[in-house]
Formats: sequence, structure tokens, C-alpha cells
Amino acid sequence: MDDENDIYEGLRLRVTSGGLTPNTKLKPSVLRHDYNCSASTIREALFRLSTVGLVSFQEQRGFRVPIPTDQAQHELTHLRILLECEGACLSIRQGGIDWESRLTAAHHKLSHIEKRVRGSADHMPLFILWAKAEQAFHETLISDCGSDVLKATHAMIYQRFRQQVFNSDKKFVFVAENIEQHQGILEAALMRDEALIRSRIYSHLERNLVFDMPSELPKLPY
Amino acid sequence: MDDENDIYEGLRLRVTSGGLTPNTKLKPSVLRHDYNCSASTIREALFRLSTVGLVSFQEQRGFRVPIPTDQAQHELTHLRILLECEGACLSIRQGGIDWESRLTAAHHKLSHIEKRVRGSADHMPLFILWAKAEQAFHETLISDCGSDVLKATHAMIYQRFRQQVFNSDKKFVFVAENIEQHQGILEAALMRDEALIRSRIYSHLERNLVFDMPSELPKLPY
DNA sequence: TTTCTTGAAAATTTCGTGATTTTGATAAAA
DNA sequence: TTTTATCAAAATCACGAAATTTTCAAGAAA
Repeated sequence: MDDENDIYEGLRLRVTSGGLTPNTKLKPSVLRHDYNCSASTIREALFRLSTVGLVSFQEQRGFRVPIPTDQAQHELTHLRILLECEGACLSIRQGGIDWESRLTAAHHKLSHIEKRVRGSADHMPLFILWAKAEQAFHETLISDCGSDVLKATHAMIYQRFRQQVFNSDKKFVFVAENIEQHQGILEAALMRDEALIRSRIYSHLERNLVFDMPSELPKLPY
Repeated sequence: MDDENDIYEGLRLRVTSGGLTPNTKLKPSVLRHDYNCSASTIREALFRLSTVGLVSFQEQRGFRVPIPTDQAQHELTHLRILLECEGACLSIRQGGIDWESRLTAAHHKLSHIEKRVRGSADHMPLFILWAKAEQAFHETLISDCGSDVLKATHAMIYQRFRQQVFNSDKKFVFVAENIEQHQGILEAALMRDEALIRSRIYSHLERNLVFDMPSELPKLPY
């Protein structure tokens, strides 16, 4: 069935951007009514989400919405930077004109939404739209890196990152700087400047790093 | 229960280093007898393994042992290098004397086994032992990086990497160079030389890269 | 008041079954 | 010989219920 996947996606949306209070219990016997299916089916979907880190799980104690912490935010941001820089640089080397056009298209959509967000007072209605476009842009950025494993890993980390910042108290889901930062990343990509795109991706995500990065600059062949 | 996890671990061992032919079907109704539990329980464990990439899954078509490919091997190696270099460098910056001693201990165990492997004709009996020690060494290497997310991600990739090379035709599970390479990595760690450990980790894993790395050297703050 | 025990209610996990889908062998058609 | 159709056997998936474990409130002991 496709039900299976629909339920998974539905639950994923709820725990990542459904406005659920952290630590909320996720009871299969309750959620089953929202998707009219059995508790076992819900349980399976929650299990899959837990292996990816999108819901926390304790044996005999069920499932819960993960609690955001500064530590987790820092770690997820760090890994996102690492993976996204790598993927972007590989795409710069291997991607062709097709990559450029897809990236430009993704940025166009995103930038359109972001300009509308800046105007409206309440961000909430546009948020789902913005989140989709943001993700699409960053995924397109690394889409021609030639590694499905890298892309899948990045997708996983990206989801958790988004969940973390959305569920954290200070909801900096959208800030004005994003507009020019996304623009800057696009430009670096089109210029095929790897060092530049690295530093711009870093700057874009930097504000989510809550501790100092002891890290400096990678050197030799890896 | 702890059964749940025992079954998961048992199955994980079988699909990663159990000598199963790739593409072998994993039927819950058959495997249940090995663990005397119901098919549903096996199914759940296989599901969890599939989300991590250790078994392949197709809806209505059940579970199978993944087929190793050159492409997958290359991608897993690439990501392992990326994560392990990062983790090792962070550990060099943040790890203390405790890290040094744990790493030395892990290397001591590993090196002891490796010297015995070199002598014996049939590697198989020592293999399980060696695999455990290898993993322990590489995990200790990144153990003080300060990021649980990085460590968990690395563990995932490491498992898939080991499964890939073990299940591939040319079973280069153990080669003599390993001995001096592990030694070299340990020395670089104790010297706290980040550039050196990067290049030595790269050299250690290089032979598993099946394509040219278009990649060169990362530059700026990431 | 505080700490410990008790036990009923609630939640979690495991299990066997029936409905649905895939598989694969055999026969018919091209 | 090769391709297509048929259909029984086998496997997968969703479900509800039984068995196990945890939760938590109320009373006993300190």
C-alpha cells in the first residue's frame, strides 16, 4: 500500500513542524484515530522515525517528541555544514549546466517566498511553503555530488536540524539575512568557487552554532 | 525486554558478517525459528535494519541482503573518510590524556590480533575478533569529538562499509598494510598533528575508493 | 511530613490469523 | 523456440487481542 508511507510522512510532518510540545508522548492507540489504521501500523512508523532520530524511543516507555537542546542544535548544525560543504563542492566539480539551472530555479522559488515572508506579520501560514522551498534549495545544492549515501545522510541531518530549531524556544525559523545569504550561495555556485561556497555555507548556518567551533580549516587530501 | 535488542543485534551480525550471499531473501517466517519468536518481531527488527541501510526493503516484496556495488563502496568510503577525519581532528583538539590512553589501549588490542592474523592461513576464525577490534579502534579515534550525532552517523556508515567489503567478491577484509597504517594513525593522534592524521586516514581507506576522487583539498572555515 | 508499599488502570510489546499480493511453474498461443 | 496467460502455492501486511510492564494514586509505616 501507499498508506504505509503516507502515515510515515504525516507523522514526520507532525513531529518536525507540527507545533507539538517537546516531550509529548506519542501513543499509537491515540494516533490511530487520526489515520484510521491499527496501533501496530502507527507503531511501525514511529519506530522508523526513531531510527532516524526524529522521535525518541525508550523500551517499554513508548515514543516521545525529542527535547531540543543547545548541544543537539550545535551538533546537527556542525554536521550539516560538513555534509553540505562537501556535497556542494563535489557538485561544483561534477555538475553541469543542468545543475546550474535546477539550482537557479530552486533559488527563484525560495527567494519569491522569502520576500513575501518579510512583508507579512504572521509567518505561520507561509512557513510550510518556505520550509519546503528551503529544503529543496539546499538539496539541489548538493544534488550533483554523485553520492546517494551523502545525499541520504544529509537529508536525515537536515530533517533533524529543522525539527530542532522549530521546536526550540527561540524560534529563529526565519531571519531576514537568509535572503542575501541564499543569494550569495547561489552566486558562489554559479561562479564555481569552492572556497567561497564553503565560507558562505558556513556563514549561513553559523548562528545556529551555540558553542565556539574549536575547528579551523581542513588541510590535505581530506 | 532485552530480547528485542538481542534479535536486532543477532540479525545485524548475520547480514553484515554472517557470510550470507547478497540478495538472499530474509523471510520472517523462516528466521523466527532461529530466535524463537513470532514473525512480526523479526519483521520489526528487519525494518529497523532497513532504515539504516543494512538490509534492502521493497514493499510487498520483503527483505533482502543488499547487493554490494562499486558505487556503494566508493560512496561509503568517501563518507567514512569525511566523518572520521573530522571526528579525529576534533578529538585531537578536545581530547585529553584519557583519550590518548584509550586510543593506545584500543590499538594495542587491534595490533595484537593483526599480528596473529598475518601468521595463520585461514583468517576466518579470527575475523570476528578482528572486526570488533578494528571498529573499536576507529570509534575510539573519534570518541572525544564531542558530538554524539557525528559518532552515531559514523557508526552507521562504518557498519554499512564493513558489510559492503565483507560481502563483496574480492574480500580484502584484511591486508598486511593495515598494521603499519593503524600504527601511523595512532602516532599522528599522539603527535596531535591534524594534517597528518587526515592524510593517514585517507591513505588507510584509499584502496576502497573505486573511482577517482575529483575532490582535492577543503579550504576555509569549512 | 516524608518515605515506602500496594494494587488497579493504562500503556507497551508480542503474537497468531485472515486478507491481499507476489511468485513461479505449467500450459496455451505466436 | 519464444512469448503470454493462468492459477495454485507462498509470502507479506494490517489487525485485534493476550501477555507483560509501567504508571500513579491512595494508604501504611517511619
